[in-house]
Amino acid sequence: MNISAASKAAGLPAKTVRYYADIGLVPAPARSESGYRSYDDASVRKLAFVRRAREFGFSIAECRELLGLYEDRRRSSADVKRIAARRLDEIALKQKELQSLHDELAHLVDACRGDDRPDCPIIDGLGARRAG
Amino acid sequence: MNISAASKAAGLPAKTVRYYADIGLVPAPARSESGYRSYDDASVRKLAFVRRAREFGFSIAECRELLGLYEDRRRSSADVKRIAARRLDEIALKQKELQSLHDELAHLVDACRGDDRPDCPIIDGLGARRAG
DNA sequence: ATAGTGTTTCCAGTTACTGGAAGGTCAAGC
DNA sequence: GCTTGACCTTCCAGTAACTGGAAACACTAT
Repeated sequence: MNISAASKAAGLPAKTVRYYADIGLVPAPARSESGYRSYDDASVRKLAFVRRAREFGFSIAECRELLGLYEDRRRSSADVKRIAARRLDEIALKQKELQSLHDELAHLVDACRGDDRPDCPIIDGLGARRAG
Repeated sequence: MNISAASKAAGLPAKTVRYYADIGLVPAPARSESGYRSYDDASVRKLAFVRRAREFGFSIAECRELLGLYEDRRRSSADVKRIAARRLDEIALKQKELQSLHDELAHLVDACRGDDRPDCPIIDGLGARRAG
């Protein structure tokens, strides 16, 4: 499989596939006589695994960890759970932040008449933080 | 006011204050004879405005727009509302994405016993996307 | 032979800073 | 006057995770 077939199968841009090997996230693939990268199903599965993990918001460093565990047949599920739970906490935190951001901004937008007069609660609200 | 006083007042690191002038987001401050940047209250207000806008997740480009509107006494509040509403939409979208991410990952974590056996639904779940 | 597509490497750019080195300035203390 | 230490300057490099693009080589079909 050449890179474009592999990248389609894994659901990643070819550029990204090359990049992941460049940084050593996945092993460098074998090469054809003319220098083309050639991929097998196992490599594609690994790439797709990384894509999924990235979609879940795991960093490249975490993907490295997860890939290690993915490949280690003797790893405990506790190891994986620990990493996933940490990420889940981060997501929950981000959700909270986003929620208060949303509420505060929505409040400002609601308070704004949105007409052609220069008076604007949004600008005022950005200028100075009120208590909280 | 030297840079550290100004940066404290604006709630930004000094490095960031310099950076904002470097990229032309705020005007370059006056200099003392020895070359020190010197700030007045108006500059500090502008910097604090940017800080708030950044906390709301507005990009530097959007901050540029907002700053323009902040300074334009003839701007309509509709202009500001349009930008804020766009940002609000983005936040709502991000919230949705984060929610489904959270649900899916939480489901995997729940399904994982987290013991010392290698069998792990999280790894399996990352490896292959199920319908949805 | 040639056209068109796929692939290679390499360099640069993106976003919004942040860290650090090398050196100039200022105020206080002796 | 000299030193110490905090503060300031510029400039270069690095971060995360790619992405875009140029120049050149490879493969396939006509």
